[in-house]
Amino acid sequence: MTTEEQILQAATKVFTQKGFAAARMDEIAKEAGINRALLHYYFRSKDKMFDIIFESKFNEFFAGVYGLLSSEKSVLDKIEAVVDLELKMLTKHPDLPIFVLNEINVNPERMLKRIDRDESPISKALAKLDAQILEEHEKGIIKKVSGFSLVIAIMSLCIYPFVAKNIIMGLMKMDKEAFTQFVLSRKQEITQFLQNGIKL
Amino acid sequence: MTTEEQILQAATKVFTQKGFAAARMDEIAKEAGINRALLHYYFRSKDKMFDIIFESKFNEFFAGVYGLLSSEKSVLDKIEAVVDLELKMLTKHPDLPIFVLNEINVNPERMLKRIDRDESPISKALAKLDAQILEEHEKGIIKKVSGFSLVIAIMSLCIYPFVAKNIIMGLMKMDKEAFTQFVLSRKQEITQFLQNGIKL
DNA sequence: TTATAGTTTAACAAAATTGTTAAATAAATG
DNA sequence: CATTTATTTAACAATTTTGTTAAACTATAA
Repeated sequence: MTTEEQILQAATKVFTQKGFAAARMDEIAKEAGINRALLHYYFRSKDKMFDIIFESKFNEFFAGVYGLLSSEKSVLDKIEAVVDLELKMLTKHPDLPIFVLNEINVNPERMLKRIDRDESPISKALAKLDAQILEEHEKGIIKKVSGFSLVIAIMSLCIYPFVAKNIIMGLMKMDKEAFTQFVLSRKQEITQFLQNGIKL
Repeated sequence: MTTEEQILQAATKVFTQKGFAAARMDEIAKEAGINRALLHYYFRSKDKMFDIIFESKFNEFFAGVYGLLSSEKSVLDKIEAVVDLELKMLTKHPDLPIFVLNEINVNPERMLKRIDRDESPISKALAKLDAQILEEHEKGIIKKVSGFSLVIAIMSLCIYPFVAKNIIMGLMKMDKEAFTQFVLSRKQEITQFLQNGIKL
């Protein structure tokens, strides 16, 4: 692994754990096994480093949604596929959602620039989903629900436990292992729950 | 309103919007219409001010859960009552969940001290809920589900949209009004969704 | 080997931020 | 009115953090 990659990896760890404001260049350097001077040698400033990392994490966070809306599956199958994809992603990167969501919350203007500039492919994809839902509704398969509302429901059920991870672990006296197990044990439950919710 | 209250109100606004690390004493002072010296005159340090506010917001955040678990309603009615309560609370304090959850995420040890010391009344309440679910299940009313899993589902569906508020608003080009309307329009949907999910 | 790029060290500059202090002033209270 | 309490001002100390720099050193590649 190149030094640049080591630094980015360390910075990702520290930024996603602490957030931009609480992250320290010193800690990133230590985590990367180098010194502060070299951090600035590769990336001029904390801001620039953060921008790179946030951009990447933001995309990672949204990858699931794009996947959901663009595939060729039936609505019911899409639900299953997305829950599966999201939970896999989340167990790998449990700190991702709270990091992305909080940075956006603290500084929406700065963090959401990218949404305007690419004309929101998501809203187009959502329109498509709505059309598909209508289609399947007329075939008598599912209820007539809002695609957006459905997507929010899926995301809520998958993501929220990770956002509240530490509270849950604290309350239920779980360790990391137990938490992952808990989340995965709900996979089928969530999927069926969502599917039954829109089945006719 | 006393000066102390003014300061706390201003501090609450700034802390919940920016989080501890990004919050500035200066901004709090300006928001309260006073100067920094007076901030320290009332509350010795940023840390102490934050502790007071976090404690209060933490309790506010959990009030809903306690309400849910302790009432005398049937499980199905509890679902409706809690969704109602949560959504009311959240439209009033939309920044509350991401603030509390993020601070806990950034610093779990410090923020979760309070959980150990009061012997977690929630876990007792959850045990009670499980008993109630079993009871109603044997009467043929509802499925045999985990009370904890149910509570997580309720919280997920209510809270997540607020955690992702700015993304949603950005993507769907909503303003605050539209967002509130959107969230409230889902109230019945969520309630029925949850109820149907456990009905026999 | 020589030049180049990568890296460390250590000191330091610059900026931002928190916290303190003393003196002056305003407001409230007995 | 006199005294206490609240508040402002303004300066400043202390600390933390970011960013810079020069010099030395190491490794690598031409």
